Amino acid sequence: MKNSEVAKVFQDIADLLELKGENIFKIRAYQKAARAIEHYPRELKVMLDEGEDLQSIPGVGEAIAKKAAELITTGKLGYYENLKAEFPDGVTNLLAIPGIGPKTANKLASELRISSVDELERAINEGRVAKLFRLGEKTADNILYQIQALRRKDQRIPIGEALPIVEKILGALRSVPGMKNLTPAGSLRRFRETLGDIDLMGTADNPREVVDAFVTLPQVGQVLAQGSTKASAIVNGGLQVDLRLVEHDSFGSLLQYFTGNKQHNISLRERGRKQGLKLSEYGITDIATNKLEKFSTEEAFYHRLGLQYIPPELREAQGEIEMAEQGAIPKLVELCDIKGDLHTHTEWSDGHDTIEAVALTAKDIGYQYIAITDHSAGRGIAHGLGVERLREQTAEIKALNEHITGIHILSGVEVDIRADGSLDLPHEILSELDIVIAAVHSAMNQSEEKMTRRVINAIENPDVNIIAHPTCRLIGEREPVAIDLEAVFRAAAKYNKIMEINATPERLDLKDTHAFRAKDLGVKLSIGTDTHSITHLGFMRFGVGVARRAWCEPQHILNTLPLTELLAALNRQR
DNA sequence: GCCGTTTTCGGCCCGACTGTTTTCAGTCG
Repeated sequence: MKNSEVAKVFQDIADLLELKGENIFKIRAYQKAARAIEHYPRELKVMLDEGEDLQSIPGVGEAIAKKAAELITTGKLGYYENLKAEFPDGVTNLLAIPGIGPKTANKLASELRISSVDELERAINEGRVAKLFRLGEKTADNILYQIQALRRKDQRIPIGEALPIVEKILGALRSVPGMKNLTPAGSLRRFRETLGDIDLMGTADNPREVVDAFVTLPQVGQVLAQGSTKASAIVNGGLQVDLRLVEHDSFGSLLQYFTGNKQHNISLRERGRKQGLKLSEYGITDIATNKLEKFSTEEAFYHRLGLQYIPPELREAQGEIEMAEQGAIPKLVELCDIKGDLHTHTEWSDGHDTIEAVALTAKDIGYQYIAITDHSAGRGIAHGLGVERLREQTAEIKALNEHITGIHILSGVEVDIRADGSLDLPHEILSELDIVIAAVHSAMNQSEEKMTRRVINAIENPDVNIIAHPTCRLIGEREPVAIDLEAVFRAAAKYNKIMEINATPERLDLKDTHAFRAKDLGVKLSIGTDTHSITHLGFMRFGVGVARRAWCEPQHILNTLPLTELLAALNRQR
């Protein structure tokens, strides 16, 4: 059973306890544990197999550790089954509707016997909901609207889809006179792989004018709320954007407050309370004197609490506050540390551009090198290269290197790992290249055992440098393959092979928690864009975002090395 | 149910908005 499934059960338990009207702190304990488990970089099943104590996870104590163990080893949890039996099936689905919390859901279930969204919709249309005590016409209308919105809405959107939309809005708002400090907050600023909504923060001399400019942007559809310092609107037919503005001197605390994540903020506020301080979006209040101190930067805010600055990507309640207390927050890898891209495709296989165009774009970015890694001829891959065409391509790269200055082109390949674990090209050609990436592109529904063996085979092959997109997932489209990453990482560490963080926004593979674990096991990582068109070279920032969320420093990332050191690290014997 | 610079008990984050009711409960981020 995966961490995400375990987390789901504990979140469900929290929902059921809410319906039951249990102690709020018990409910929060389950919510906190669910979030901690969902984002934990190690699989709980592996930890149990290796005899490790689940109570080492912050927020998981004796009771929850025991329940998690029961759930993982037997596939069932008695406590959960009993709890579920107390309520009609589907009641917790009502909680997913914005505006409906435990009290309302309970009231709907007990007084109107409603246990599904469809039943609720019918009851509203028949006027039964508005008659309930402390509900009314407006509340019923709002619930109906939210049900319809929920049906239209595609859940969370990949960061790569959201960012271009956000950047257009930012560009338009920055040109409003008096606007300052305009910055995305929330999960976008933390570089999560998918986003539920967009939070934009800023300061302005004339907030009302900025709000007016925002709601009249061409991409804005429905305006959900509009005040003097705040507005919420739906843009591009589905994405909710919230804009908030404060005075210039409070920007630091505002940005901190709305960057999250929720548990990070809660932990920070708990810590503040022990120091006699109350934290809010307006600043830090000394509880004894009731005096408010304002902060124009987040750095000053964290320093006031006796903490080192914590980069947004680390604010996930995974021990970062304790590390900041000890001054042990690492200097994370940055986009400007990246010296080249090691995963690109050209018109030689399924890319759109010439080798020269890719190389010149890479040079413009400021890279020292670029690896051309077109596909091998494997089954199902468009225009993959065989031995002869790969030799022709290598000759062209050699010629280009002679007349293009300022960037070095590496000849490489992304060779297919066949279903049986063998590579799609022979040693004789692979040994002639500067870099070899290996990846799975077919037979993706193999058993976990087969898939793991297949990838480890490639790792053991002396011709291979990098394993690309190891789980083959496409966010929102294709589930990850069944693979034992723990075993893969251990093999990669043993054979000194590199695992890729694929920076294509719908891949982000390895993902943050996987990259964190790989790095912990001593595996070196590379960030590659998997470019199929020169505009894709800009995907690098998404990969760097994943690496930062995995607490990676420059020395953990292969392609932060300058060219000569990179070539030495690849260790191609030719 | 979790946790410890108030450590095995007694606490547990903060503020805003909405709708319904007439002072506040419920929900959200």
